[in-house]
Amino acid sequence: MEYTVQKLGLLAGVSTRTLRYYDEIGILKPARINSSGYRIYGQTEVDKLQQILFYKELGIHLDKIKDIVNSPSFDAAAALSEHREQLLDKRLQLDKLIANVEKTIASNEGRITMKDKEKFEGFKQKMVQDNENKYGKEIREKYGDDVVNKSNEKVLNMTQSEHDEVTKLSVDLLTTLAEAFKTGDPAGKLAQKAAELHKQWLTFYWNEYSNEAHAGLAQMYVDDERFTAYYDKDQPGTAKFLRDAIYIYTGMKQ
Amino acid sequence: MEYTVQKLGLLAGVSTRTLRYYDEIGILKPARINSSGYRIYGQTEVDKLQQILFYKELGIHLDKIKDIVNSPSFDAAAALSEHREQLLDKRLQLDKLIANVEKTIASNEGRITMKDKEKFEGFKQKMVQDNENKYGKEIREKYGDDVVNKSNEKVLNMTQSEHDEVTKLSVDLLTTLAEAFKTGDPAGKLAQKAAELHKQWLTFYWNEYSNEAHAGLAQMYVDDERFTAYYDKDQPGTAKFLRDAIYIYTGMKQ
DNA sequence: TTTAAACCTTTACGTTGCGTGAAGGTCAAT
DNA sequence: ATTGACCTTCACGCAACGTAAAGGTTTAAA
Repeated sequence: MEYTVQKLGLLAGVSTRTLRYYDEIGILKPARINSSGYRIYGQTEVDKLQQILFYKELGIHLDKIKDIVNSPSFDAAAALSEHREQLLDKRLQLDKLIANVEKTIASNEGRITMKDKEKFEGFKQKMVQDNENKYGKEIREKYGDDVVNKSNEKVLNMTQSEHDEVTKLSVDLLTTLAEAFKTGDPAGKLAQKAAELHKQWLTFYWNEYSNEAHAGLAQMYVDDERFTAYYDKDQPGTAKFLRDAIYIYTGMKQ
Repeated sequence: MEYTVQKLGLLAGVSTRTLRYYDEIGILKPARINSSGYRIYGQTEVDKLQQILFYKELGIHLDKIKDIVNSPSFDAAAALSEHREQLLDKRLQLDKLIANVEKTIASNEGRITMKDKEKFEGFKQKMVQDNENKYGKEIREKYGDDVVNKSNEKVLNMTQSEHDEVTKLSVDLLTTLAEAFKTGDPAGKLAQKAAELHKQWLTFYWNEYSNEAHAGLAQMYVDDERFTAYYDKDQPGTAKFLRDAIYIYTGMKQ
């Protein structure tokens, strides 16, 4: 089946302007241009547009989507199952928001009381997600287009010994961090050693390292409950402590 | 509890820039300005910000949110239970998308086949929602700020006799439409009578009527599966037929 | 056959919701 | 008294299109 801009637009629920824009920025080129200069799309483009819309739904920026779907190593099947995971995540977040609104209603009716902080639960998660998206873009801008793809490759191509090493590193990090936390001084020797170990651990996953990126990740550890829970498991406040240590280590504040 | 920009920003997960912008456009003014010119927010503002974020989550534009939350007749409790409804709707839509991605995976693995149209299920619903938002904005721009609120009031304040009348109207509409559909001519007398009845029915819900708005709604009947299912129940194609009749009746095409 | 409606094209300016400096004042702690 | 983390007001930048404007193409009806 072949489609003109409007046909494809109607099919997919996007405007003709959007399709022209996607052509313009090189994210979705038509299969061919007919003799009158009309854009003609085919089966490949239909499937690609679907992928694009999935990524968009997940809040990914178009330039990032472009890199992903146009990458020669793009694996549509893998992308789809990741979409599934992410959409399920998104639903969990939505459930939090629904819980929030229901709690707020109960609170307004005087049935329960609610702290200010609780009133924004479910919103924050979204912010972390946005940061992750933005983050990927920044790396891309600073270090070129292939870094993010390479990052994934790096994990996949890790040998057994590398895997062992990284595991040992993360154990070292956790014990050092636990000891450092007891000193209470994020600028102290132990804390700075922990930050250093964290950097080493990080370089297993990133090809390029930068202070900003490191500091950014540290902040994420505090913002994202999953990470906070992981680091705070034994001693609450550890995630924050690690962040402060990294701030000092990298010389960054924000 | 009192908050400065950064405190409130951290609490709610928004940037300080956002809070200043919300002040600038008049959507969320601080409770007071202290002697140094700092913005100070109180309890009222915390709750209002929560409301704003709920509306934002639902994809409502800021100028519309402004109208809503600043309206003297704004009912926070009612708004919250509407948020709940909408969030539940949103979750249903997400479920559709998840079903879509799972079907696509199955299709790629050759376990099922999938029509192009099916590949975009779950996305389209969102488009309708966006149209509704845009739509409300257009009405607001054209007829002033109170029309949308009044529209809700109108439904709530309907007397029993009015309710009976509107019920009768919708029955008339359906029978006339069914007959008109058999003629196959949306410009014909019967079809135009149906369009007229539809207009009368509409004026029970809208205080202000316009050809554009009417035509817009007609298009929605075709785009939104819930409406299509309703009108096509006995004779498939009726929703489209009604749209065409309304296009002719109103003299609109798009 | 012509003519109107419904397509398509490119070009180009407008919009929303902020991000991101710059330049400078305020406050708390050392 | 100085440093660093706050705060302020401009003011420009940006993404992802929306929305004409001006004009060529296709289709179907008169």
